[in-house]
Amino acid sequence: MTTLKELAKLLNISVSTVSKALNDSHEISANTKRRVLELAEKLNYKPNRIAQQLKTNKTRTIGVILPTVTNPFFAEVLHGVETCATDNDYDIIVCLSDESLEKEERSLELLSNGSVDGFIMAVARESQVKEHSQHISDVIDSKIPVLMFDRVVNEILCDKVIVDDFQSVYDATEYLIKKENRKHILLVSNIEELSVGKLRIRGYQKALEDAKLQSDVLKLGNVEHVEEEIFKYLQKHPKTDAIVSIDHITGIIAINMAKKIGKKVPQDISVIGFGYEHTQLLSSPKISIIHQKAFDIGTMSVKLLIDHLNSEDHELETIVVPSELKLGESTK
Amino acid sequence: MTTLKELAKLLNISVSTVSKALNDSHEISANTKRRVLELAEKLNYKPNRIAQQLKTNKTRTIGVILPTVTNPFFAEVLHGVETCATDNDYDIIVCLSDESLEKEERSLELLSNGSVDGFIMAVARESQVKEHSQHISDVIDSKIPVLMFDRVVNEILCDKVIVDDFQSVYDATEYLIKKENRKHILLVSNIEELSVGKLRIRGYQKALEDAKLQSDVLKLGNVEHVEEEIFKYLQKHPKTDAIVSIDHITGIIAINMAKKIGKKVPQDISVIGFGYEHTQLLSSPKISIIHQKAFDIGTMSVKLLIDHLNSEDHELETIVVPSELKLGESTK
DNA sequence: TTGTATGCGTTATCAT
DNA sequence: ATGATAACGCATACAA
Repeated sequence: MTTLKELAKLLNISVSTVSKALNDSHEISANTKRRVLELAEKLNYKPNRIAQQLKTNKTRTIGVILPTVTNPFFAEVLHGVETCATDNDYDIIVCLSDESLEKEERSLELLSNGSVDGFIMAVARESQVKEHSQHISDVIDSKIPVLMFDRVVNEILCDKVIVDDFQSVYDATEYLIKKENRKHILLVSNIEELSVGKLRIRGYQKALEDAKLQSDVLKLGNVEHVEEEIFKYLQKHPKTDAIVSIDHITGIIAINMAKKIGKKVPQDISVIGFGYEHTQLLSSPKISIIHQKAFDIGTMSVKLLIDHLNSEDHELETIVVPSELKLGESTK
Repeated sequence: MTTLKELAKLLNISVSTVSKALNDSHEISANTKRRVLELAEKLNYKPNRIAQQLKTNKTRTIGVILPTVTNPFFAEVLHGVETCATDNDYDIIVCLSDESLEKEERSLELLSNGSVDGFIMAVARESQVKEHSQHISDVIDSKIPVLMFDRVVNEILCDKVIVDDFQSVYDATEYLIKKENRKHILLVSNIEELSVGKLRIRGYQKALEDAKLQSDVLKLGNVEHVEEEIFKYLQKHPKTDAIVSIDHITGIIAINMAKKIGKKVPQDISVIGFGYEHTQLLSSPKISIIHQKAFDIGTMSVKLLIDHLNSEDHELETIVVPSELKLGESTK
């Protein structure tokens, strides 16, 4: 890699002159600037990013800690984060906690040594279940800003970008009740232990309560037996006329199982799930989804964090990103 | 952030003594070491990563450039990359080209300023279609190692980790012919313009050729009309008794359409697609998949690149990661 | 055993 | 208009 020193030597001028010339300082003559720029171009000089970072004590890098990236929600959030970061000349260092508390702790610890200016994170499943968040407070105490999205820790004061989990499921359930006159609505879930899962279930329950209908939650543990459990439930409860899934998997499976058991979708059973871009493509009939604006969540998180980084005394903010009910063909 | 200088001042000793003490140098007395370590612990001292990088001229950071991360294949590769990088004390900076040549160029350019020790990348769709790869050669010429995986440029000499695209599809097709006695096998695809797509199609064609059967390739352009096009094809070609999909979407859709048209899967029509962890979960009956070891591709890429970084004159290598045919219920 | 000096590449301040 | 010097935080060769 070419350095200022090399350029200076070749041109027989000082390093500081070269530096100023490249930064188009008014102190430098047009002629010298031209000579410097020409050689820099020729040797493909690029200022060393690490040296700049050391000098300015700013990395223009954001640490992004995700529980997983195989879940399309987090993948799409990452997409938004990357896009907005790039637009603002920030790099992102990505760590995956794999839903593990320990790996989450390690990642935060490891990047809290000047590697990043701030963090964007969604809390690992294990951290939420064990209600452990000291490691996150530690980072914030050390004056590195943290922004949490989607899965947040209420007790920690920091910027947050969250989804309208309660309201979106309430609305979807109400839709099934009022517009479709459904009476036996099942909720299926495999994320009931997450903060977002709890909120979504409550939204469903409140909607049924308000309509004086009975609720029923099918908590699906191991992902292996989801098909079987839904199938058995539908056999046992033939009156079921609608299903709400609060994740991006079990809704599609519910459609498949309803068809398998001989029900017509949506005539006999309506299905609404959570989902993203490609979810609807994979079911027949197309599933109706509560579409989380995952990309937007990513971009807004970056914007908010950068605001925080740029302003001296920044007021903490919590942004709620509304979801959108996208009807497919699995509802009437 | 606490620095060596601060520790030195507080302890009334020199910076270098502190540095050596923290690095457990034999030159330093046990007593001094203890005092230094205690204070460092107390003030939560962490060596500044940026300064270390400048000093050693190594970043221990890998630039990872992916076409997209919403495709589960790349998401899972990223998972493998992150895991292996972390295990080896490397960070990863992630850039998404969004399948765009221009963004790919920009990302490489931007990180070629000392930000990373090397790159792991899969080429953007546009770069492959336009056969443009000068920007990649430039990086390699500037002595930054590049490793390409999955979608590679044959003309560029660098480390590569690829999939047995031709062979895996040949084998799957042969399976349908020999074990299941299928005679009218359709191939569906929406990635025919990619290097990997071409190889997979050739594998299919060769298998049919060897069996003296006729081949038929349904190239699906716009993702919107995939359902419709497969449906129409099946109506027009009722003899179709097997379908091979070379991506992770159209196979599931093919199953849905086969069922919709009244065919039984797998009795009337067998379906084999590409896929990963959750793909099989989303279809009923479970789709048979050619399982690319995406996670392994990620880990092997990191290992190979790190080897390259650590050895002075490293011999370029190409690793082929074999796929695995995982039968679901969509074949007999 | 401890301390001093130097340099990594850049930029800002202060001479000349 | 140009150059010398210092500094960011760390590590190491060399003195003491």
